[in-house]
This record gives sequence, C-alpha cells and structure tokens, in this order.
Amino acid sequence: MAKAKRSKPRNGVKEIARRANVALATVDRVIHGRPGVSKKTLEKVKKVIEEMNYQPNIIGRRLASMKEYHFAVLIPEINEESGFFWEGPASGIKLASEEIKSMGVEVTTFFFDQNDKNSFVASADKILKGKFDGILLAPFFIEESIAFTNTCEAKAIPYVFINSDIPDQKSLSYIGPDLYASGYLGGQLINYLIKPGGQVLIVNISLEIKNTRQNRLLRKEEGVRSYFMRNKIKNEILKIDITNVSEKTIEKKILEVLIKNPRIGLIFVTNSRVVTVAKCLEKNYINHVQIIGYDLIPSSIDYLKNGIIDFLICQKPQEQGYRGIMTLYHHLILNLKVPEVYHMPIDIVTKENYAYYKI
Amino acid sequence: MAKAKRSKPRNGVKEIARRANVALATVDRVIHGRPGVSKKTLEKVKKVIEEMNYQPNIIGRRLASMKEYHFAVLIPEINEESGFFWEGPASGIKLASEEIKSMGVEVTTFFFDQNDKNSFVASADKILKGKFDGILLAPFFIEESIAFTNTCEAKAIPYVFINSDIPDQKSLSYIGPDLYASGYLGGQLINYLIKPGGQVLIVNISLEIKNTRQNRLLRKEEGVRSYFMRNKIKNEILKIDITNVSEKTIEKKILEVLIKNPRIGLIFVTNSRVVTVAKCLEKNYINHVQIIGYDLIPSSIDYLKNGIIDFLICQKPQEQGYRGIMTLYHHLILNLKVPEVYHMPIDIVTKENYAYYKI
DNA sequence: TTAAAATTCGGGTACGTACCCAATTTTTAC
DNA sequence: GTAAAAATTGGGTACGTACCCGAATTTTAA
Repeated sequence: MAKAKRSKPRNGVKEIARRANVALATVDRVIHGRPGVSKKTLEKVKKVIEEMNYQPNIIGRRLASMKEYHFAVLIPEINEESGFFWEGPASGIKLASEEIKSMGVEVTTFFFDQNDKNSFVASADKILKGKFDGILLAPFFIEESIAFTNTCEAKAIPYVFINSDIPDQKSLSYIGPDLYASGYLGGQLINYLIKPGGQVLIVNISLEIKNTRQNRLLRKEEGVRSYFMRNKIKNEILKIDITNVSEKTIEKKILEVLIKNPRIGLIFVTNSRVVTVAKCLEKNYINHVQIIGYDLIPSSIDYLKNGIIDFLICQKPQEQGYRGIMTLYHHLILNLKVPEVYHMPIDIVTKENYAYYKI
Repeated sequence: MAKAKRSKPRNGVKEIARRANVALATVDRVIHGRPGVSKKTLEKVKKVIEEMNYQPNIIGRRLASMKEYHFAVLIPEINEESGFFWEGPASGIKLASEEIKSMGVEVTTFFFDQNDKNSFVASADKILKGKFDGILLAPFFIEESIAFTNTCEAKAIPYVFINSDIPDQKSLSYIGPDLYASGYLGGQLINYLIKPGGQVLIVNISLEIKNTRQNRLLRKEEGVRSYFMRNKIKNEILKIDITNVSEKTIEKKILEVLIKNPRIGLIFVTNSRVVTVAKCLEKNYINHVQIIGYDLIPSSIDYLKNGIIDFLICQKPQEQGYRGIMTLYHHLILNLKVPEVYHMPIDIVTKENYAYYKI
C-alpha cells in the first residue's frame, strides 16, 4: 500500500510518454512542433497522440507557461460625436476582461477618432508594435483596416471584426449586426406605422457617404427598400443624404424636405443621428411625423419616452464587445471552435422595453 | 548569477508566508479557515493577507485541488408538451458546459414532467443525493421548489433560479424574464395593432391557473392591463382561462368566445400555447383576428411566417441557460460577484427578425 | 579510427496552490 | 516534574505542462 495516489494516469503528456516510451520533454517537443526530434520518434509520438485523442489540460498549461496573453482592442473614441454608442461595446469588453483576467489575459483598448483616418492608422501602428496575441477591431475605415489586418495575417495574429465586417478579409470571426436584415426589419416596422398614402423619408447622415458595398447606412436603406419591393408596399420612399453632421445643417435640411413634402408621415434614420432628427421635430413642434432609427444610446431614451421616436433598431452593443473578447479567448486559450460569423439578434426597442437593454 | 528565476514573488501564498514568517501550510489553513492555527498566528496571517489584498491564483488553485465541480440542472422535459421551449435553455447550458469543461466543471441535467409534481420531487431528491456543488433550476412547482431549495440552503449548496423566480428564497441569482414588464410591453404591441373599438381577448392556457403572486401567466396579464390603464386605452379586454390543454378543448373554447364576441380583433396568449390558438384560427379560416403570443419555438415560426401570428414576445431561452451555468461558475470557481437578478432583455420577434434568434 | 560537431533525448525543476504527515511546541494529567 | 496528549507548525509532494540543460547518441570531419 505504498503509493495509492496513482489513480488515473489515463491521459495527459505523461501517459503519452509512457505509451510511446519516450521522455516527457520529447512529447512536449512534438506537441509544440519544436525541432530536435527524429523523424522516427516524431511519427511514433504523433501516432500515440492521435490514438489517445489527447486534449491538453488548459489549467496545467496556463500554470506552466506563465505566459500572459495580451489582447488589443481598436474602437472609436467614446464621445458625443457618436452618441456614446461605443460605451456599449466598451462595457462588454470590460466585463469579459474581468472574467478572463484570472486566466492571465490582459486587454488593452486603443481608440481612434471617427473623423480622422490618421488616428486610426496611428493606433493600429501602436498595436503592431505592442506584440499583441489577438486583436478586436471595428474596421471603420475600410482601406486602412485592410492594410492593418493584412499585416496581422503576415504576423499570424488573429483578429476579430466587430460591429461591421470586411467579408474578404480572413478574420477569425465577425461579430455584429446583419445590416441588410436590420433594414429589412425596419421596412416592416415602417409598414406597421405608416398610413395609406403617407410618404416615407429615409435619412442617411454621415460625414462621408460613399456608395460602396461596405457602406453601413446604404446597406440598411437597401434592406428597407427590399422589404417594400417584396411586399409591394405602396407608400412612396423619399431619401436624403446629409454629409454635414452639425445640428444646424441637419435641422435645416430636414425642415426643407418636410415642407416640400407635406405628405411625409415617417422618417427612417439609418443610424444613431436619429436623435438629432428627433430633436429637430420636437423643437419645431412637428408631431404628425413618426420616427424610426438606430441604436439605443443615452440621449435617445428621452425621445423614446416622450413618443417622438417610436422604434429604435438596436444590436446589442454590449454583447458585441463581450463576444468579441470571448471569441479571442476561446480561440487562443481554450482552443474552442469559434463561429466565422456571429450575427447579433436584431432588437426592436420601444419605450416599454428599453429598460431591459444594457446600454 | 545562480538563480535569476526569482523575478516576481510579489504576491501569492508564498509571499504571505514569507511576510508573516510562517509556513505555507499555515497560510493555507488560514485561507481555508481550517483549524489548527493559534489565535496569534491567525491574526498575523490575516493581517498580511489583508495588507496584500491577496487574490488567489485560480489556475494554481484549480490545478492543485483537482476537485471536480459538479453542477446539477433541473428543468422540464424537452417535448411537444412545452413546444420544445426548453431546448433553448438546454442548448445554452450545453454551450456553457463545454466552455468551462476545461476548468474541471461537469454539468448534469435532470428533467421533470411539467404535469407531475412527483417527478420534480424525485429528480430533486436525486440531485440532493448526488453531492452537487451548485444547482440551476426552474422552480416550476412553487412549494416543492421551496422545500428543495431550503434543503440546499441547509447544505450550503448555492442554487440559481431560471425562467421564473421565487423572490423570497435566498437564491444566488435569478435569471429570466420580468414577466410583468413583458406583459406591459404586450400591451403596447396590442395598442399598435388593435383598431378603435376592437376588443382584445387575453387567453391563459395551463393545466393549473392558481391566482398566486408567482403565477407566470397572470403576471403577464397584469402587465397588459396595467398598460391599458396607464395609457387610458379604450379597447375592451376580455379574458378566458383554459385549464384543459388538449387541442380540441382549446379550439372549442376559442371559437365559442369568438362567436359570442364578434368584435374581438386581437388575441393575446400568455404563453407558447399561442401556437395552438394560431392553428385553430388557421383551420377555421379566421383571418380578421390578429395574434400576439409568447416564446419562439419551432412550431411557431410557420405561423409567424404566414402572418397568422404577428408578434411573439420572447426572452432569450438560450441565453438564460448559458447565463445560469456561467453564474454558478463565476460564483464558485472564479469568485466573481454575481448579480442577484438578471432580467433578460424582452425581445419582440416578428417574421422579419426571427431568424436572428437562436432557438 | 577517432575527435569534434550536430542531433536527439531525458532528467529535473518551476508555476501557485492544496493537503498529507511528521516535527515541534504547548497544554494537560498525574 | 514528567509523561502523555493535544495543539500548532513546517516540510514535502502532487496536480499537468513548459522548458532549461546536460547526457546520450548519431553524424561529420580529419
């Protein structure tokens, strides 16, 4: 009854070593693809590993290699400019960070100015210099993002897109909304609210509205139109692009259109600028026009409450951030399979249920 | 230059031992509150721990104590009876289980028959005998659940409620919908659809409809009525309780009411039995009555698609399961704070967005 | 053939914590 | 005061993996 501890050496590197009749270190070399193993031994050990369907013990691994994992996050600055939208993802990111901190993962967030491509490039460069093991980024500027992620690929650093996608890039995963589908849903909501004969005004507000496949706003507009087409909705759709984001300009343009087209009964704003539009209608006592827009941000809640905005289409900003980090964690630390695309559920937020969405 | 490895012994039990000038084993005893430490030493070590704000290394801990954690899950059987609703939580539970398997957690699921209190008690007994470290349960039968969780408390086994709550019990957490709020939201949706003068029919279908504070269906009904009250909605509300869940009976009762009240324009069903109601309307070619109901289950998708059901109110069954397991994991293994209540976002599911909800 | 170099392999220690067991000190009993 | 019992403390090993370093083996060079 000397050593009764030897209960279950059924798996693990030790068992591989025993079965292959080699030393632990050799098994280790094989597992990590390190050199210094003869072809013959390599085959032998590989075979045993195969046979045993060996799954490394994450705990032991993490303890032994006290390697710290460093994740980098690259997202827009959190400011009024974007209606504090990125507070959502940021808070999800923080949540996930805390959860996996004990596994030796540290997350560093870098920001960029949505109006300044250079700031994006600058932060991206910082990340490249920082020797990170995984990257979560919002590919706001397409070309710059492609350049950045190409470099990542060359360095074999996995990256995850969040909030918007660049399908041709070999990202580990995309986590965010299906823009087209959200527009399509918008079409349905419009259909619920609009009265026969009423016109619908689609409003795109952004500094730059390029007609490319990746344009977030136009993809949503496409979704709306597509719903109208497919369901043969008779209401006329008008549209206006506003590339000056100052409140004044927006107000001016909106009022112009409304006066010229008194039959407009509903405005569909393709992003969180819906707040500015709502403000405009409220200020000018226009209450016969309903509003549907995007993103549940602090400033939009009041307009939901007082009924100026009827619906907000929202895509779980917090969960996007959380999932983004966890995806890297699952891939790099836990060796779990991760989905290539994770489309967020599309939420319809009203004044009755907004309280149930974490902002 | 002998041993350059001693780089950062800045924290950990070793450092505590060094600072308090005691052995590792003593520190260990203090940390785990085991006996065999003199009062004097206890104070000394405690003080050092306090000073250092010691946070145990989860990895080291998990490796050393090869203790396996066992979680038990107690949920209704997955069958047609409940429209396969519990497939959602079950799949979330599975997802979480896989994620934390590598941390030495094993999850065992027990089922019970929704029509048989004894089966609930039987499974609960099994769990108690099974020496589990944490429990996730759907407290379907109130009294039996209270008895069960009281025993858990006596044994200091933490438990989490899922899908419905028993507020007075000292659960670690409740994860699920805010029923009243979901009904309130239902009120709003009704208001969108109903025409002036139209009557609304609320339908509760369940084997047992006791008028208690915990009754899920009545809480929802309350929410609807409350919305109507507060917003002074003029449409009349009718209601009917059906305690026989056979399709035949439901069809008969529904048709009866509809014939007696031809002004009914909308039916609000307080649970997933909405499918049966939809089936009934379809079968009898009644298409002037709109339907709102609960839960996105496989059989309800068709009715969403063909427009017989307009809205489903849904509360992320999958995420409920996922969160439930992760809550136990966070509490027991990671020592993270967990929220007492986690109300799921209330989703409005339509034919346009149902595809984005994992079932 | 032999020494040197290159290759291959194995022993051993470390990571942070848990826990067994033996050594030491203190307390109790006579 | 002494022996025995009890309480307290410390040493040491284990968990599964990573990796250093030296030993054994093979290959190359002379």
